[in-house]
Amino acid sequence: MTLLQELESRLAAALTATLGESTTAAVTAAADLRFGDYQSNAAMVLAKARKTNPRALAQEIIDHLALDGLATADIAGPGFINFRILPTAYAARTAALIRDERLGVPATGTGKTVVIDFSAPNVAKPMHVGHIRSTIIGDSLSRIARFLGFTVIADNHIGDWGTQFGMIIYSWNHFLDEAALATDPIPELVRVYRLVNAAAKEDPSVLETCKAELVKLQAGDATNLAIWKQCIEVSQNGLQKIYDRLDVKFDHWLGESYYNDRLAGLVDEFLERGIARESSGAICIFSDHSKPLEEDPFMVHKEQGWTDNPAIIRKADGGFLYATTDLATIQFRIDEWKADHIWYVVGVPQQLHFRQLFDAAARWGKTGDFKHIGFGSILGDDRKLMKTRSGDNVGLIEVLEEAVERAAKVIADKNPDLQGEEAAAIAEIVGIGAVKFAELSQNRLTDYVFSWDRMLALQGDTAPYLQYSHVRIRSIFRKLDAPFDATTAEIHLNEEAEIHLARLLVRFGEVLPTILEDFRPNLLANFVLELARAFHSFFEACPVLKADESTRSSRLALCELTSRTLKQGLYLLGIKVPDRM
RNA sequence: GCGCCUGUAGCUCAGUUGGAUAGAGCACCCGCCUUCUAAGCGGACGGUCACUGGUUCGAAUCCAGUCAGGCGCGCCA
Repeated sequence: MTLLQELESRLAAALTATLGESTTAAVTAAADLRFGDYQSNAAMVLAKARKTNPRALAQEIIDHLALDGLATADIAGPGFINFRILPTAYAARTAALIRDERLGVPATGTGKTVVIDFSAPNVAKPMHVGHIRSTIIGDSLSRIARFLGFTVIADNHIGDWGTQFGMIIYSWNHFLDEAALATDPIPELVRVYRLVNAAAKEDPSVLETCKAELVKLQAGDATNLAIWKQCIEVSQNGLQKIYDRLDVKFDHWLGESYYNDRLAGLVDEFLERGIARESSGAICIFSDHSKPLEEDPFMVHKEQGWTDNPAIIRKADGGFLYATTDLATIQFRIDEWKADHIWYVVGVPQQLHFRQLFDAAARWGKTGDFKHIGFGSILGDDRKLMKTRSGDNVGLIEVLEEAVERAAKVIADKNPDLQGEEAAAIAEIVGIGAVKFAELSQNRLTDYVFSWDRMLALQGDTAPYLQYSHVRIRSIFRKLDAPFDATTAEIHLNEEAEIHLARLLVRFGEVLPTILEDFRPNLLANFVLELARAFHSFFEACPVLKADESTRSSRLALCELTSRTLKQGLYLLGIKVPDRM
């Protein structure tokens, strides 16, 4: 049980005794340390309903509160009940955490299977900065869900089938340099893709040819299929290199093409069951009018008033769309993988699509907890959306390389003792970590303007700051003359810096489950920052190695627990920690 | 036209779902390396939470309206 749950349970007992009926209320971490460690506004809420004086009620509750050995409680302001945890209680808790592999984190997801759909780039196009959000947020959520006990299936639903392949095949037939493809394939793919885009803009007949190539491909034309296969393979190799560098792993890469042979049957089934019908030659899902107009994703208000806003699952020319593929994918994930939850980490502009998708899936009888985890857009300098098609975006690889280069410069400057491969390995960890943390420390819904300095900052609230605190801890243990067993150490907390460190260490298990309530890895980022700040203050204020034997042992144990918690927190954000930097 | 997202310190952003005197980092200013790594620590400065009303013990947070920016609304994904 976490400290917070312990307080809630004791408060519930006191409330029940005071009011004569079973009552519970929430306890939260205090907003400000001056008010103690935890607080509850139960008295104010309950007094309102009962029209009594909140402070008087709070006093009654406190009179019934049994906090022996754990905390003290008092009333403040309009009727808050503030809890101050006793240092001895923190000491006992931290000592127990050292012996707990889970660091106090409850396994709230046990027995549940979740499919997380993230990254999902289009093949034959390089990943640019716009892909970073889905990839990094999705990976972090996967790690967190796994640690909380969920069975996680990370699925990279790559865009390997669709309209763009008409253009790709055209470009292979007209522009491809085989030699360049053999030596360095990705830049060559980029080059020819840009050429065909430009050509199609100039000459509408090129676009027609592209469409014809697509129809041939979808009809199973052997030549086009061979081009398609080779293109996928080359692209996947290129993508894999980026994922390796980012330390992002998938359990499956089931792209759009995997669901091809299910689409025709799916459309037939929707027609038979009356969920979809023909309109202007296309097969569409319309509203079933079971919802109010304002909440209905298949209705939209335009100048003329409310009109249909259907999801098309088969074009007039017979082609299928991504709504079709996504429906087939939901069916597969539920039937084959027994998914209880499906989480899509996809930009917020697509939310209408997901509302329609989830609604249609429900009408089809596919039930589960489906969530669209949206995120804001990355904007260019003009505050406009970065365009996917223009090809002039900053590439993801370039960002990573620049990050590592900047980190290498700082290492050379700050710690010239580090040389060669060791320095390069640290630069990689620091640079990539900085990029990831810049993304994860922010609320996912916020749009932001891309900026090198912002994404690659190495000072202040950044990954290197966190990594540096770990390095400082390891440095203490390196200077230790004999091995230290933290599991048997006694912990005494006297200095304010020690107590504050313990306060945060105990909170790890409280913070982690809340992240999945609204899919906000930035809560974890905030937590590790606070923990690192607390450690740095402790490091300045409290000598470890030079302290007397009992204090030394207690502080070493605190350092050990801090090191593990920090490392685990960063691991869950997908960020590695070096031992030196 | 309708819908969704956003508007908080000079800049970049948090803000635990309605709580107490709104917080960090960057930048600027003042201190701290003969002691476990100064990528650090301590302090100062900095606010009409876009605006106007409303709801209540209490609002950056909820409701209504206004202004500004981004995005979406039938055969792309």
